[in-house]
Amino acid sequence: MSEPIKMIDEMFDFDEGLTEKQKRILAAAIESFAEKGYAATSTSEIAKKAGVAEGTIFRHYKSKKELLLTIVAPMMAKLVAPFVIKDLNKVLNQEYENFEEFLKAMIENRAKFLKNNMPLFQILMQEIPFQPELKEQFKEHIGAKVIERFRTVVEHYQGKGQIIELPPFSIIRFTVSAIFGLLATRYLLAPDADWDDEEEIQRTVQLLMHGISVGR
Amino acid sequence: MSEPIKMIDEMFDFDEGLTEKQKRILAAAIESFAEKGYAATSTSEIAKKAGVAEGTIFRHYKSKKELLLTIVAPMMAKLVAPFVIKDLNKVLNQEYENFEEFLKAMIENRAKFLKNNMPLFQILMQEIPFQPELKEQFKEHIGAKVIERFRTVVEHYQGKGQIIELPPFSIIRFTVSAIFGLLATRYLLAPDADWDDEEEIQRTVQLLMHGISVGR
Amino acid sequence: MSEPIKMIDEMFDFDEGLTEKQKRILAAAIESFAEKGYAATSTSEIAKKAGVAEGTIFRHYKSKKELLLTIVAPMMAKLVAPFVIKDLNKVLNQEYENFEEFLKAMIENRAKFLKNNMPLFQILMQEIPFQPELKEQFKEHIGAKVIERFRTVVEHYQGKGQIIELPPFSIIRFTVSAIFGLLATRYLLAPDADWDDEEEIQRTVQLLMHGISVGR
Amino acid sequence: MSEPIKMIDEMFDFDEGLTEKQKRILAAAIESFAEKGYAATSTSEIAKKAGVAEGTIFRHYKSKKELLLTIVAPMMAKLVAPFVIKDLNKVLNQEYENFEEFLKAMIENRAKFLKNNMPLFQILMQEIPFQPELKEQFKEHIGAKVIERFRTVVEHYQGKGQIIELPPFSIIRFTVSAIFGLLATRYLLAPDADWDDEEEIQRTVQLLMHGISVGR
DNA sequence: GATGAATGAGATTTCATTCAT
DNA sequence: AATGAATGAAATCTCATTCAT
Repeated sequence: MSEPIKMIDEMFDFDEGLTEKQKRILAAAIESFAEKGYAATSTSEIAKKAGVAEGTIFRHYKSKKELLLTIVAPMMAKLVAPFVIKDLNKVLNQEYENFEEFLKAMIENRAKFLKNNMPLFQILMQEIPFQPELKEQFKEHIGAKVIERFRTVVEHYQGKGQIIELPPFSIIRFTVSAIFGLLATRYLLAPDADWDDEEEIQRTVQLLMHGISVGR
Repeated sequence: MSEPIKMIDEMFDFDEGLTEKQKRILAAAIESFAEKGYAATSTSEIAKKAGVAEGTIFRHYKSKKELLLTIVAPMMAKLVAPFVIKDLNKVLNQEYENFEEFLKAMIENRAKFLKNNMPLFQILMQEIPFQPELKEQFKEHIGAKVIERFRTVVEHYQGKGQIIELPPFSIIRFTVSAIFGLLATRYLLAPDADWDDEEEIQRTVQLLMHGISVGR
Repeated sequence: MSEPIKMIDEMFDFDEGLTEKQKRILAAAIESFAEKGYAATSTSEIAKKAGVAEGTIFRHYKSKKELLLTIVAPMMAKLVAPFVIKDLNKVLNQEYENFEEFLKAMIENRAKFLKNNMPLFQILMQEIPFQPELKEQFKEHIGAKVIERFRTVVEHYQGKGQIIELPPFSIIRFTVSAIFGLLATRYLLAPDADWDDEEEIQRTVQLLMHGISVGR
Repeated sequence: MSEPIKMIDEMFDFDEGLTEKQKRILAAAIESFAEKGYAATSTSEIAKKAGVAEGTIFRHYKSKKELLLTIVAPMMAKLVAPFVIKDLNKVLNQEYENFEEFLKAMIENRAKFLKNNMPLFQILMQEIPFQPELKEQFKEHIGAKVIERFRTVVEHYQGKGQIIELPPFSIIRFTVSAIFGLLATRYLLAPDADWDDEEEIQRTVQLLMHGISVGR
């Protein structure tokens, strides 16, 4: 249990006002939601796992739904944080010589992040389709901001003649799919398999850059 | 409502013994499960939507869970059908001259299939993580069979010198990610966007084959 | 318990579709609401008293509030029924020679009605201030219709020179107060006292007509 | 909020030891109890409205019930105060020449009182049927004392030949009904209507004295 | 086969009250 | 005195499932 609580601190660090019990509630909720899904997790179960009275949950969160949103909303923000202006400037300011390096850095960064926050990410993925609030936030954050920023990057490297001249949106979709597919396989589908993470990331970048056909 | 029922017929055609009411129950369940999730859908809701009495559902399906499995199990089979021996032989028997053509054909085929069965696919995706029976079936079908077959294909074209010499599993993951990403974006994330399906598939295949870097 | 159930039949006679259990629920709810008030009565208490499972209540009434309204709404209608056009015409068609006779008949009629429906009347009185829906209905029925009709009667007898020429509304208020005071005292405040009902109604009519001062 | 607090001071003046917070609690409780009823008002609601912590309420009042009684008990005493010996003697000592003047004075006095204490009066009316302690106090004060005193007055004026020779209890009931009906209509049913209070009281007294029939 | 009333276990939520600070 | 986190009992409500008709 001490592990999730540490993660809680990272994730909710801005909320310094968290009681010890509140943290235990969050940790328990995250664990259960990830394991059985939001709808199939009962608040009494969470209370028991957290070692608090059921009423205590509702003293801090008006409803079970609010508990879910409290858990999942900051995750969404952090997930796309590297795409906010500040971080992004590193790219545009030539911090990365070419798109390949940029890709590799980004994948490594997000892989580390997901590794530390798998349960939260699972909950997010599972619940987005069913919670209109989340869908809304997702569209706003990902759809509007991230894609926009990503496009800037792609166009930047297209301008430098490093990336093929296809519609940026197609390139983004293709790139994100490869990354997402890598991470999902690594952490969700086959977390127990033998992985050489470095190597697999390297291969993915290579495939992204040059495709699967035998080059010439 | 008549649309889903037609789909029901396609999907459950082998079960010719389906009553009109049974079809209505299946259609209603599919619609609700896809929209709100299995756990958040009540049987009484399904009954109302199907226009039958609550008890009638349980006359045909021993439990709510059985109803879910009835719905989702054939979907899984059909989803991977093209990878069973018979169809696959077409590939190996040179039906497709090169991997690129094979890819294109496969994507088009599966895209059509998903288009006709989106709600079922959604339910499958949502519930696999939570239903051990499904997880089991999925591993067996996809993990065991499909990957195995796909590997055969990859190795086949590697042997012909058309595909790069990386571990087949990495190539499969990369390829499947691109396809899955395309279809998910097309049918789940942005079903209402303006799409030139032909074109987008063409681009995806091109990217898969040659990557995003400016080739030479 | 058989007594309230008979009353239920009278009150809800139009709803022929009432299950035996539904009737028992209504009877139990009426008894408890009257005795302890709506807010202080729990649904589990009602279920126990009615001898049904708690869920059964909610199968028939979506919420506790709906149960209350189901009980109380028809009461309101019946309470003011004698003032609907048809009955009222008897008055205007000289069925009653003078206002005194009209008054006496009306009081006797409503007294009998209340006697048979005391608990319902109590609930109505108690809950009107707190339930906006009831307040609304009350205003519509009493405020709009009854007062209007009553005014017609008063003006009718004013025209015949039998009633003093004061504003009808003041006369109505005064008359209704006297009647309401009589009935409330008789059935709510001192139901166990020794009453000669005939006589007391007679006295009330006399006081209404001639006041308390020594006439001349 | 300052208004109710002023009223608190009037009502609870004898309890000089009231903290600012205590006053705020009382004011909040009165407001909520009157509006939603005792049972439907939560202590946390009162605390919020009063701007104090939940625990603070229980520091001053052992329980929610005690808070109610604290509020309502003095109201009952004040409501019937004019009927205690001292005030009553004014009547018997010919302070009022005739019953009519007495009536008018009394109505005016009680009307003013109610006007200043409507919420308290409402609470009293609503809760008497459900709180045995209140019922008891009410019977003792009203039933025993007030009626007794009122009977003395009535018999006094009957002796002087000013009031008709009917059973005093009937006369009291009739008179009180008229007064209560006037005040309830004025302050509860239609507080927003256009009222000429003077005039309406005058009319009520007239009707009480001479009835509604055309006198001779 | 079909119905829908009934169930009872359990889910979410409320709330008066206590208590450590 | 005051706070407000915590409690746990109880309240309202939901729902998969059964069963008599």
